[in-house]
Amino acid sequence: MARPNTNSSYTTFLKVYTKLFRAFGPQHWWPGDTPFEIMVGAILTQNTNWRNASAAIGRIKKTGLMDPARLLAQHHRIPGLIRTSGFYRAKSRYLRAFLRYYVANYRGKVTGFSGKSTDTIRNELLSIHGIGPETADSILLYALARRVFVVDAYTRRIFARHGFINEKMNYAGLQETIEQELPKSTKLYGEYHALLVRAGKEFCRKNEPLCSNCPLGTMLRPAR
DNA sequence: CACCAGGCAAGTA
DNA sequence: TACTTGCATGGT
Repeated sequence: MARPNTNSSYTTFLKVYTKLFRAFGPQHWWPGDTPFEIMVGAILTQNTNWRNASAAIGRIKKTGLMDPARLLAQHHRIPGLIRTSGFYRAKSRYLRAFLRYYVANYRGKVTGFSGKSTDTIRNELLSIHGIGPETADSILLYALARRVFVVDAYTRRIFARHGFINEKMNYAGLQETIEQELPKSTKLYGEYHALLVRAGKEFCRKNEPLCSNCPLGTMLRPAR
């Protein structure tokens, strides 16, 4: 099912990347001091403005609980700490489920993952209640430095609006399409996703379908 | 006031 | 399989 990856097949997606990088420069993603903080952020930012998730992260750090074992031991404090990130009851359960997994299986250390394949870890993450494809891939890419392309709402919106992909394609299909057409580089994947979020926030909002000032400029095509 | 934000799970037909 | 709904706060 994976078709051959010729040079010409990925030029469009690579051109988009180049335009975005020239427009915005490096984004230094994921914002976070440690892999664990990135993991927490990946859960807290689900369908939530990063500002709100970031405030919750700051509260956890300020309380001295940005540590897997400590946070698990003090899990009853999580709802109060993350309330402003929204969906806080659900996210508290999600975070606790992840903490149990991470502490029990890996002692809360990223080094525990070495030797495990990306697919294995991904399947483990997806088996945790509250961790879906985007959250799993964000953790894999930005906390564990695994080469997976993170697909999110901005990715789908931007590419669909420019006519590069079908808006209704599911996560796996979109991810496969993108990965097939890009050089296999972890660094590139990380920067690209960050740039898509940046571009989406500024130029590809839901109620601004024309993207008049989009850095992709003339690449804009009528939706099909 | 309405709408949106770096999703996911569960329910319905 | 393909929609729809609940989850919740804070900014614009």
